[in-house]
Order: sequence, then C-alpha cells, then structure tokens
Amino acid sequence: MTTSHHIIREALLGRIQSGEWALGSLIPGEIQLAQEYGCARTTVNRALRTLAEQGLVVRKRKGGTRVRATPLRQAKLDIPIVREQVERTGQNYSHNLLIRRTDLPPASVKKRLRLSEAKQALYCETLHLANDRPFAFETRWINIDAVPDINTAPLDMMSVNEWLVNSVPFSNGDVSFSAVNADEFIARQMKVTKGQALFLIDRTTWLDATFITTMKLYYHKGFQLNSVL
Amino acid sequence: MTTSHHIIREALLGRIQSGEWALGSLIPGEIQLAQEYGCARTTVNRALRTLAEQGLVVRKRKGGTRVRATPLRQAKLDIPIVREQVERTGQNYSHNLLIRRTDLPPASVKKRLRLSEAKQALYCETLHLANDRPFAFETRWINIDAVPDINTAPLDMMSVNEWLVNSVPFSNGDVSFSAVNADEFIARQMKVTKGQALFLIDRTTWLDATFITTMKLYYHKGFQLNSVL
DNA sequence: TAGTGGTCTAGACCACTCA
DNA sequence: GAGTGGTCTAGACCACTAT
Repeated sequence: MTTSHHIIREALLGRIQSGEWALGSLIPGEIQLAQEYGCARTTVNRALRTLAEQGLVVRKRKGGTRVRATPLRQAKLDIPIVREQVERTGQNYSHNLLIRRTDLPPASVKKRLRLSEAKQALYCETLHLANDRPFAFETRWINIDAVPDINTAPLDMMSVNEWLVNSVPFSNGDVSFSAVNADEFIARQMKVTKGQALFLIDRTTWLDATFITTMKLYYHKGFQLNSVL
Repeated sequence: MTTSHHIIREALLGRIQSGEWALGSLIPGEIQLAQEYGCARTTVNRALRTLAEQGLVVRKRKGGTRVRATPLRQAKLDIPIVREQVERTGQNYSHNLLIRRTDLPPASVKKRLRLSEAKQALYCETLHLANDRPFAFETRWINIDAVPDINTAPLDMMSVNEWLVNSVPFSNGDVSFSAVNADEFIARQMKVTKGQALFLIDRTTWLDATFITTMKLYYHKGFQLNSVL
C-alpha cells in the first residue's frame, strides 16, 4: 500500500494539473482538506509541505496556500565524484596529477577563498581519464590552513577530489555551469581541437566560515549533465 | 525561536562534519537520539528524514541510519522562464518568433515525443532578447494533439515558452545541460562567431503519459547557470 | 485580532529487512 | 523473529500576517 500523504499529494497535484485550482488561486485550508480526505491535518500538512518544497504551491500563515502564479521548475542534480561518474559508465578510471605546487593564488581566487594578502595556497592540476582517454581536466586551489593534512596526502594514489571528499566530507558550496571554448592549453590536455566547446563546472566549497577549495572542471566533448524535473 | 527539528538537524550535521560519526558508520537510532535531545521521536525522525533527502545519510528499516559512504552532493537549480531570467537582471525582455510551421518532425523528435509515423507537429524558432540583444535561441517541437489551442495562440504577443507554461503549468520532464559550438545558423541568430561555445539546455516535458514538447535553448556567450550545494 | 500554517508530542501500528 | 524506520492520529500551542 502506498502511503497516505503520498496519495493525498498526488490527488492535490491532480487538481492543480487539471486546472481545478488555477494558477495563483487560493486552495482550501488544511483543516478543510483533512475533512475532505478523511485524515488528520498533519497528513495534509505533509502533502502540502512537499508540494511547497517542489515549488508548486506557496504557503503563508494566515494567507493560506496558493498555486504558484509562475510555475517554478526545480531540477535536482547529483554532482558525483568524477571517479564514480566514469565507473558508472562501465569504463576504467584513472587520473594523472600533472601539477602540485604551493603558490600565490591569483586575485580572483584569493577573493573567493577569502585568503589574506600574502597567503600561499596549494594548486593542483589533474587529468581524469576514462579507459585512458581524457574525461575531464581539473584545476584547483586549496586553502592549506583548512586542510593541513593535504601536504602529506598520497595524491598520486587518490585524486585530490577524492581525498578532499574523504577528509572534509560534507561541506557547503556553490556551483555554476557554463560553456567555454577550449584554449590551447586545455585543448592539448583534453586532446581536442582548440576552440572545442567544453562543459565547465566551477565549484567552491567551504565548511562553516572556512573556505576549503575552489575548482574548475572541464568535461570532455559531448558531455551531458542530466536531470529530472 | 528556531524550530526544534531544525536545531536537531544542525546538531546531527555537526556530528557528521566533525567526524564523530565517520563516513559509512551507523548512527544511533531514533529512539536513542530522541532521549538524548529530550524530544519526541517524530522530531528526530523529521531531522533525519531531511538529512536523508539531502543525501547526507542513508536510512533503512531495521538496518538503521548510516552516514553516506560516498558523499552525494545534490544541487537544486531553478529553471525559470526566459523572460524572468532576463527581467531579473534588470534588462528589458522581448522576443521574435522566427518560424512557426507544422511539419513532419525528424525521427529523433518523433521518437522522443512518441508520435506516430505520419503525424505532423508544430515547429517554432524563437529568439529571446535582452535589451534588444540576443539572449537565447530556442527551437521547439510541440505535440499539437496535446495542446490543440496552440493553433490559435497569439505567439507574437507571448512566447511559446510562456504560453505553454500557462496552459500546461505543471508537467513532468527531463532536462540535460551541455556545451556546443555554435554552427553557422545559430551563430547568425545569436550574433556570435561560428564555433562560439554556447550553453545548451535540452528539455522534454509531458503530462502523465502525453508528451507535450521538446526544446533546445542555446544561451548567449558567457551564460552561467548557478546553484547552491 | 483572528485565521492560517508550522511544529511538537505521545502513542500506535505497520513494513521492511537483518540476523 | 525482532528491531528499525515510515507513517498516521489527535490534540495542542505558537508564529506570523492579512484584514
């Protein structure tokens, strides 16, 4: 048996999709719906809360619940570790750590990681391979103060990505997606022609107020990021 | 006062982030945690359920709750109507409907929309403008049977995008993001040089089992899609 | 000020699944 | 079979906000 708040959520969704409750209109209160469906208010509450999380309705105390005037679509997408991304396609994963040095980061990175002026940071370049073919190219700056252990990490065995994930598992962050033309350097790394359009993920993560790392990941030609609405 | 399930969720998160509960380890049961925090089991349940939705823990009946072995990061991103995307940046939105014709769709579209063999569909090309400069170029196939009213829709006044959103507000769908080089045709529309890397959103939507539309949206040079982890 | 959603509680039963 | 999470209920109080 499917659970009741599930059933009620689908029923409510149906009344929205069918047009019974128009865009922007007020729908009945929790108590009334509970009577209508013969269940506790808590159950209706959960169904409506879920719909609100999905962006289908907007709820306000005293104001009641309204169907969203301009439907908001939210895509949920997983951002996996590159290794898993590769292995999920049945290919063999490997990686090359091309560069690993401490250096003064450029101003843009310094600002992003909120590093003080003369502070050095760790810079790494990694090429991720799938069946020995370039899969993604990664450039990354790391705040050494945040993860001092990285100085002794065996980054040839485990990618920086994975090492960080295991030492600072659940950080916060922001991420942006865009398209860029491969410059000469990246084209050489990824073995594509210069100018090839590549999918770029730019990601910065921190733990509480401490900035950990910022990374750019250039994916191979034809890469797609999929999601469900 | 911040609510209790909120507080408990943060507390639990802290114990994960601090390493007290290692990756993959079993954490105490709901009853024990409820005693520990002096609240009802329901409250702990809600906190843990939220963490599970966020991908931080995995829950199994009888198996208990475990910290995810390989942290899964989920990005939630809003897919707005192009008009709102433009207007949110303070620019003026307009659009040109370049093409509108019924035609036999190519096999790939036919397959996607699950149209029968000789079925015609509506094809539209729209250029979205921000302050009269190209913002995004849209190609779209529409299943006429699903939305017959579209034949009489004033698509010069309202973009196809918006019209569909208002007639079929809450459909299901899938979406993919990728990077492509502008071909000669798209380059001319978007006023960029051929080969320019463009961010592409490819989206198909349906209502229950009825396929509505499939669309490709090529964004202007430098476009970024942002999200929070 | 009154009405609506937000949340907590205590207790209960059930479904799943590990041992 | 037993233990864990999944859920429902009935009642309660509170916070916000529209009027």
